Amino acid sequence: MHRMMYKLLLDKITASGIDLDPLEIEVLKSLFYYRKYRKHQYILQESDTLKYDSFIIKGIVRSYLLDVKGNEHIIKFSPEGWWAADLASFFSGVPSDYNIDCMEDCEVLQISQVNLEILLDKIPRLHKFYHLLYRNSVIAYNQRVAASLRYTALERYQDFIKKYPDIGQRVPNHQIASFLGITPQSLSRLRNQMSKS
Amino acid sequence: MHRMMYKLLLDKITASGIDLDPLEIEVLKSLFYYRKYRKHQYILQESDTLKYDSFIIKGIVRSYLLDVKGNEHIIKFSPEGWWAADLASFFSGVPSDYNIDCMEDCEVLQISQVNLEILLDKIPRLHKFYHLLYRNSVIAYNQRVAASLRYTALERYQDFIKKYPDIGQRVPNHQIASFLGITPQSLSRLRNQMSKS
DNA sequence: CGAAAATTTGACATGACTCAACTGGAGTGG
DNA sequence: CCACTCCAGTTGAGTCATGTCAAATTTTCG
Repeated sequence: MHRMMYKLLLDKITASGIDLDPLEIEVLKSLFYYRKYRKHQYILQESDTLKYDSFIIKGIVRSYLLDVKGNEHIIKFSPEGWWAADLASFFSGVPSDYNIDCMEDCEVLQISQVNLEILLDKIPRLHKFYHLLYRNSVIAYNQRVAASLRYTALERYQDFIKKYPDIGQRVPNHQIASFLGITPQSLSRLRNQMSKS
Repeated sequence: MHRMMYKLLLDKITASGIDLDPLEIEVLKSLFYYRKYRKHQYILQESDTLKYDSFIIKGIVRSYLLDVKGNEHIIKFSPEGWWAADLASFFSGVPSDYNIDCMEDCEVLQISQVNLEILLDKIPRLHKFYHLLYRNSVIAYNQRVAASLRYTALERYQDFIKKYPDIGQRVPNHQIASFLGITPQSLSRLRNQMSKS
């Protein structure tokens, strides 16, 4: 099993059109740390500075923050093959106001900012990988902002379960509500309404 | 004046840690088109496919889309030094549901998808430029999503005028309202409320 | 100046929130 | 195996922020 640890990440890199040679793969492996987390364990807690960018191999994590009243607002879910980080904290070294915790037992690959610099220095072609990764992220965020401006909560919920049926199965409804920016009660009423029509 | 056309773009590239030699600069110049637009002119209209990614040299543009009722929702403002595009349409060739129009007389540098590929092929180091550009975009979008989840309309408005005093001066309030996701009437009431306290 | 656009204001409707109570599992320990 | 707790989900009643519709006022600009 251990030998396959990096497969998912290497596949993603290959998919972006970069072929790494065996030596480069070794470099990459040497710069990522493998780590397991238990369900409910924190990867990052508010007011800590995020040391690692995490690539999720197994499990699913959520990134959320709190408002003045103490309500949680989930910014994103990251299942297998996705990344989890507060990039602002990671790159600028500022304490984060995010919490990132594991909703299932997780396995992740983590890279520090220093190691990321070394990695990009040794394999500059990987800039292309990040270029495409962040480009797709921008497109996704764009659609999310657009949706929040022009669609109702009901439409956004229906879109969510259609787009991420997998996540819909794995996380409780009140967390989906948090992600959508509504209360669990409101989501419950929307679901009720849906089942009637 | 004409000779300075590319200065802003070249400065941005330099700022990302890439030094282009004179030959590379010529390559770059040959792949961007320079174009002027009049105030109120469209760069992109809904249901067209976006052919060019536009770097704004002068003026300010807005990207918006319409909901079923015909209301405009502004997704972003792009002043000098920023980019304007519907990346989903630009990269996948799908017709866009965005409109991009100029709020002032504008000058822009435009690059087609084909030319962008040629550019990155000839100067692969530019992947680093886009890597950092989109990374910063992701961070900005992230903060916007976070703000829409945890702050009130009033707080978001105050944050907006503090963060983008320049844009606040240049665009009418009802468009800021649209950007914030509220009606012009609501914004007017918030401003009224602010002036009282 | 005069028309069009932007902003403000008022009255009313409505969607979502809050607070509270209740239901129904899932899991735990005696 | 039952009693108990914990948590997710649901439902009801009242409140509040924001939207809608309409009209008045101010500003912009040809």
